[in-house]
Amino acid sequence: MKPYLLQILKELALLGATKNRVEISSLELAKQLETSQQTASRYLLELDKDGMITRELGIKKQLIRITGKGEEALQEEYLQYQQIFELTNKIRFTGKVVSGMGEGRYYTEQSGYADQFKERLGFVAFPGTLNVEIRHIEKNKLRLLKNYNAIQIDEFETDNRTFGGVKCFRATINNADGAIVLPLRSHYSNILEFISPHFLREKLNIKDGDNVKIMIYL
Amino acid sequence: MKPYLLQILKELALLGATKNRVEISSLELAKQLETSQQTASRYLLELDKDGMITRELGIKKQLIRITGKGEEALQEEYLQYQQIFELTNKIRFTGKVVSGMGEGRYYTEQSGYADQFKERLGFVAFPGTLNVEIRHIEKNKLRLLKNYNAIQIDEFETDNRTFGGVKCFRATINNADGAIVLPLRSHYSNILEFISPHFLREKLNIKDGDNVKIMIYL
DNA sequence: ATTACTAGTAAGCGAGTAT
DNA sequence: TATACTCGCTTACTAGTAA
Repeated sequence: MKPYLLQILKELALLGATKNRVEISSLELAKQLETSQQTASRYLLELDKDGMITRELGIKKQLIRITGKGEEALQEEYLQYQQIFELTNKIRFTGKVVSGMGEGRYYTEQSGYADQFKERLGFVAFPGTLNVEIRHIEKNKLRLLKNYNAIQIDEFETDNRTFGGVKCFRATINNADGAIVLPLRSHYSNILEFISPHFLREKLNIKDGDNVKIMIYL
Repeated sequence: MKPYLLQILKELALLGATKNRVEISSLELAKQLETSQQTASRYLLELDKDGMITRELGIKKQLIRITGKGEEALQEEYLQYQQIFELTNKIRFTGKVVSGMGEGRYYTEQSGYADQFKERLGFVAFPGTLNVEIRHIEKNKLRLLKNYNAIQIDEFETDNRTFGGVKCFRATINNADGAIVLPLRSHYSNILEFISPHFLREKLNIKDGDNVKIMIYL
């Protein structure tokens, strides 16, 4: 979302457009934003096109209301500010369950990892990872995570190859305990890998595509 | 402040730059922002020029820290999001001081009103009201206000005429205590009438046309 | 490696104006 | 009154590259 559009959306929200339809003309909005009527009009068109607001054009003015999508964008922004100013010890993600390519199982079964999980996380990880695709909008939170101190799992070697270090954070998924695993050397990903002492798909009765809630403890 | 610069400042804050110096190269920043190294470099130059960050350029990378001014800008933004999403007990208005037609004084000096002000608001109102013209756009917020429970001032009669009931909300104007008065029977107006135990024009050293900040407590 | 200048291109803005 | 189009001007972006 373009930064200037987010600002406009915020202004509309401050006028109450998340809760009610707000009656406002493009000229009034322009005055509020200290810009031209034409630009204000364009802002509204863009926000509408992006699905952030709905508009009802009357003969005079227009009734504007922020959509669910628009409110979500604002919520996300708000969360980031909370993260900045509040001393938070947890980060919340929502996402949906996806299938990996069986790699998770391969890795978690390496004793080099498994032993460290047991020692540093205090549980024996069920073979495999539960992969959760987070919404693109939440990638900022993921990045944030990478800067926090984590439970470190060291790299190790076998006869065949080297396995890289990973970072872990204690976490819950739909209130079930476990941890998320972040490869130290990884490109940007929108997948969270969750390990747990339990077979989560069964325990939580979840399948691919289901929405889940992940809480990460810092 | 330009919207895109605010976004960058927020990103730096998320990296911890409000609390510590953060070591980051323009290229790294560029990757996080999904933009070019040149643009990231320009962002940092602009933020520096605006006094939002301080930079220590080393031979490699640079140490960046958000200044007090920068943090203030973020705080202001955070406040606005709180206003949007929290069950707030206050509403903010900005507006400018205007002169009424002396009516305020006539009304506030009626003992029927003055006695009730003293009883229900806890102060003896200085004769007259300070009138603040709110920006037209904020009339939407004013409309919200009319739905909240207010301190009620009852109508009364004198030998000559009837004086209508009014609603009051405790409020501050530029941090000075008082209340705003909304006539029960009134057309929509973009004027807020402020009463206070003090002579506000003198106490706050304000005159017609000055911008003031009003906080209304619900 | 790094920052940041220059220059050409793309995006955003607002005056004029059609509707 | 409104909204929103066109179009010339300004601002922002990035490739190339110097330092």
